[in-house]
Amino acid sequence: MTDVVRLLLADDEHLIRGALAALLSLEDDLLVVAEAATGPEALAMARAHAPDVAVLDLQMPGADGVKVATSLRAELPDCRVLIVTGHGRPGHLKRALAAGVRGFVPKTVSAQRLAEIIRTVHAGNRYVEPELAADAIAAGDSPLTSREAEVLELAADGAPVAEIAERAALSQGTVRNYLSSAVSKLGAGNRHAAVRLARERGWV
Amino acid sequence: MTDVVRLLLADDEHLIRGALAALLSLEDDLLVVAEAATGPEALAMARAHAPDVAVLDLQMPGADGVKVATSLRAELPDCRVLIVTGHGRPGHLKRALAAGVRGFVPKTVSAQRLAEIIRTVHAGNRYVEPELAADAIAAGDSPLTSREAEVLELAADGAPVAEIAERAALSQGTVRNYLSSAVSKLGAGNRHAAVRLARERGWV
DNA sequence: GGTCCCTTCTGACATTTGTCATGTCCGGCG
DNA sequence: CGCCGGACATGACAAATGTCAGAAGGGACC
Repeated sequence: MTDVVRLLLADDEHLIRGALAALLSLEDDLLVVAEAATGPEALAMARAHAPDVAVLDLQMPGADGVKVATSLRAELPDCRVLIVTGHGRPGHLKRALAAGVRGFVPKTVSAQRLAEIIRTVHAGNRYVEPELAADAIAAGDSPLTSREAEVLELAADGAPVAEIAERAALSQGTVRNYLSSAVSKLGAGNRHAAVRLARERGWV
Repeated sequence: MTDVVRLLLADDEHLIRGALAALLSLEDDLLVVAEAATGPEALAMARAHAPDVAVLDLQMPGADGVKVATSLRAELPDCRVLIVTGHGRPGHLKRALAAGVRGFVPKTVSAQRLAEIIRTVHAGNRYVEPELAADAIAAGDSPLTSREAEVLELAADGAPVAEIAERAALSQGTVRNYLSSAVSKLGAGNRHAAVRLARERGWV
């Protein structure tokens, strides 16, 4: 069988991307065929090179790893996606899996392990770092309704209720009700603390 | 002359650290003598190995790069410090330079350039990524008094005024005055937006 | 010594919030 | 069909927040 795995690397940090490319290239069966620094660029590169596995950073300018994964799923169903992330928020893992991502690992793993995981994913299996999986299970599902989450997101930059209401095309009273219920569901003291909590858990 | 530069690498992301170590080791005149994943660990390693140059990530558990740099300055004055960071907030650069850091670069540079910069720093020169320097100059100095900054920081997690007052040992009225002046100085709509702005500019 | 500015406080006020009760409308489910 | 929960609204009240004026002490600088 043709054993060589063709890789796409996407990470906005050139230093990391280059270093990673160099390290992974040391493995005989791994070949980096494309690199990208942004979400859209990753997509374009994937179209052009049709890699076997796409290794995506979760946080990139333009479109985050999960969004890219969703697009890839549709356009290149044979391309397996592996997400690499600095800080692993539980909710992100869930969204990533829902987007058809096959692997999810923090940047704290060694290059050796990453290479192994790439092979695992390429073989059609899934791999999720156990610790992240445990966090995700512990954090559970988001208790917020989609509307509550939406309003909370609009509240994220400290905007007053009036502005949120306008941007969400809702009445101020409704916004306050959603905010209020979100705050109580999250056990926060006010909406700003609620935003923080939801962020930490990847629910926004 | 003994040309080899002895390096300490500190970054909490094993993947990056390992990759960086591998890449920098390819250079004949660079030698990685120690690695660390946390601030305190970096300090301990530096004491044990007395490297020529310490390459520190800005964000690490335990103590951030700037704090480590400050300690190093005192304990190992001959050790040059180079800070590497993902997101370069203007204020961080200023704090870093004040702490005696000799170099400040974003992770978007290539390994080649990093190697060159390490040599530059080792030679006793300073190096700051021009783009970051421009940002820092554009952002200017923090207009906040130390007290305002302190109170703003305590407000960062959405705590109510009463709690901030208690933690800062101030009266609630004073806290509200500081908050109010900070908000107006930053041109924000409320203190939460002010926290966001101050964060972006590295003023907290 | 006078003049700023920072720190700290108080009190009062308008505005913004968080909370609650209550109501309508709609879609899904047994 | 009847019930329930979610989306959406209103109105009212209490609490938190933002704003202002004023005042006192202290350090820095001319």
